[in-house]
Amino acid sequence: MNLRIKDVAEAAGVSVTTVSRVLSNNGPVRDTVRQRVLSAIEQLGYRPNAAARRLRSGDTATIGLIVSDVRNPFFTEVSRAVEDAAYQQGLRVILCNTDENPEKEAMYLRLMEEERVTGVIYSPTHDAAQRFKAQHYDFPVVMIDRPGPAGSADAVVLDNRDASARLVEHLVEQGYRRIAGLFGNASTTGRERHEGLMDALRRHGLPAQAEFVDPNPDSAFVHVGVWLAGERETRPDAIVASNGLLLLGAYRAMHAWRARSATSTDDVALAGFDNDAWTDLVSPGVTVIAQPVYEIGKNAMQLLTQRLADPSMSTRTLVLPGELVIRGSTERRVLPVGD
Amino acid sequence: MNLRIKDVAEAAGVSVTTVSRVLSNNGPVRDTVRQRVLSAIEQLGYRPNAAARRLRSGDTATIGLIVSDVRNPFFTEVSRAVEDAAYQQGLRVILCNTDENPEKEAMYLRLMEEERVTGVIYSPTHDAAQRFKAQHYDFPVVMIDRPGPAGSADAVVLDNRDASARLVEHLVEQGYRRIAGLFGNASTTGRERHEGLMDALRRHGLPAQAEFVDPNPDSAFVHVGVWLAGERETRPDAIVASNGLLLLGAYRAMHAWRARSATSTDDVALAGFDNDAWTDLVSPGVTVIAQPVYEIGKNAMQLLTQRLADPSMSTRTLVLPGELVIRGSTERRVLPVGD
DNA sequence: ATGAAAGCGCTAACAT
DNA sequence: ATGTTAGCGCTTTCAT
Repeated sequence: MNLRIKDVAEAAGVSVTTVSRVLSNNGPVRDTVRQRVLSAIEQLGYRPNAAARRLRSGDTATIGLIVSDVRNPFFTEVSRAVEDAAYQQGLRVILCNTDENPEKEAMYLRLMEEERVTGVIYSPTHDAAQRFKAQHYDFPVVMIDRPGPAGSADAVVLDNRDASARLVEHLVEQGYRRIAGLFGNASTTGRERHEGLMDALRRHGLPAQAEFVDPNPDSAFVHVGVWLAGERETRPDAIVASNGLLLLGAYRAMHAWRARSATSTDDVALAGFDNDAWTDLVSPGVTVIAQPVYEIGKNAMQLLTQRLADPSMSTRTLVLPGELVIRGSTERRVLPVGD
Repeated sequence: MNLRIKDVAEAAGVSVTTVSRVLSNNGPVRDTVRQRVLSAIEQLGYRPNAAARRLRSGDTATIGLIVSDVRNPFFTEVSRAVEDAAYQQGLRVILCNTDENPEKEAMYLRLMEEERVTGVIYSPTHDAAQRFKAQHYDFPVVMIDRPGPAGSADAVVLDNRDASARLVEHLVEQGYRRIAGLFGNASTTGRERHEGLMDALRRHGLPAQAEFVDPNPDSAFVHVGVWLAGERETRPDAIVASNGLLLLGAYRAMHAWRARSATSTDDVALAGFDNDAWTDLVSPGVTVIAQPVYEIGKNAMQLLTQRLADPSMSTRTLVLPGELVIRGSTERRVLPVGD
């Protein structure tokens, strides 16, 4: 089988034009003729060549999805949402992992241009986001998780400052006073969550301790390990991690530390972003800001679709709220005498 | 910008052929000319049209990856491995989620034909696997996790029977005698793991209790809940779940049950497949068969590459061993008097 | 309602 | 080493 539309036309006794019309369901075809064509296609096992259609029609029906790593549960879920929506509309999805690597980002953006994609959903590193020029591209881009410079592209993001603030409010309410934050150093998101935390601490007149690190569990493990190794008086009494990967590393570090040393009064609270499955399974559960992950992906596809329908529309940023999920890891602190 | 190769040719003062040669790095071009072309491309911001190249060259440089759901950590990791390998070879990956739905499987297979993909990596449902006819397709297929009928396609699978047996050996050694297994009803893998478990139990002269269920946490939650609600004398003393999703549901059910009722002597062991992150984070940790997940994806790409290089080669099935990771969930049982 | 023919942008023969 | 040209398989005017 390497059949062309011509073969189908001959088998059905019609012109290629007619076959094309039934394939794309567009243009008038008599019902009896349509049936004849359809059964010829069936009979022969003909499959239209996607590359040829795209070349001729100029419509690739392809969406590019550029994320740092599908293994991050946040992006796993976003991917699924994007794919669900895309395939429902007959769009194909090309999935790209950049590992927060600017070179990979550049190469994938270039790939998107070569593919003449219909649109791109993109989670850029902070640097790439700053440098991003929408007008350089022939396709619309929707940023997720991390917006570009104001007005440069549609975006779906979390209300990061607010979410961080709520985490702080909760911790303060529970009696924690030496709150330390761990933030991803590659994303705009990390910065915003940092600012939200700092502002909230300032409002309470509390000291702040913050560190920007590579956004992976291992670096969180190391940094939290250092914090915990400090003297009891200076050690943080609560640790906040700005995404699921960092939270995981932080949890591991605390777990290891507890196994070695701590008594319950020495305990340190833990909270962070992303309601990943494990946070609800461990005991005590970890308090988190749950992001509406699937919604983020779904909304990104909607913004993209609307932008495609009306390219002149001014750019929009959709800000979604996080949900504070309170679990045992931030239980009320028994304040030591003197605090 | 909608530039064609002709524009580059004119700008560089050469023929389109020459431009094509430098684009695909194939055919002789004088170095000074190559530089001239390259800078013209750079200058103009030209991007070759992927669809046109594919149509003309007949080489799509595209791999299809068909899995049930990327949100399953097993497939998340496999995807990542496939993409790493693919992009290293300049191949694009189209990712498809079938949700174990035969209709979606059929539609994606059809899509793969239309895309004229170079090859497919495919994790079929049991039924689709049985029905699969490699000769119907123009591209090679490598099955992962679940092989088709013997010899129908290359495959990378786990040594499921052996892994199940090792799980049983371990449980028996630890003093468990009423072992119940929960298996996915959609995959060949579920059947093999079931057989491995049954054989091993038979060798020990132990009774067997097994259930085939929809491969998602919720159905596991329900079924395990029913088991646990039974009388202490008949209730399983160990539960085995045949994949990460079922294991998760089983864990939740046991957790809920413990919170309500149990004392430590009533405890039930838990073990299963897939070393997903949470199994090591909960306390006690869950004993699992760790699959070499990344390796599975990587090897699948290698089989595919080799098959592409030599289509006449007879089909191969690569069987990888699982690794038994022992954790607290299967600690030695304190045998009740009379057992 | 149907068909003939041009051409999407590129690569691969085949010249030179 | 470089250029000319045909044509990959389809959709889309434009006729009829």
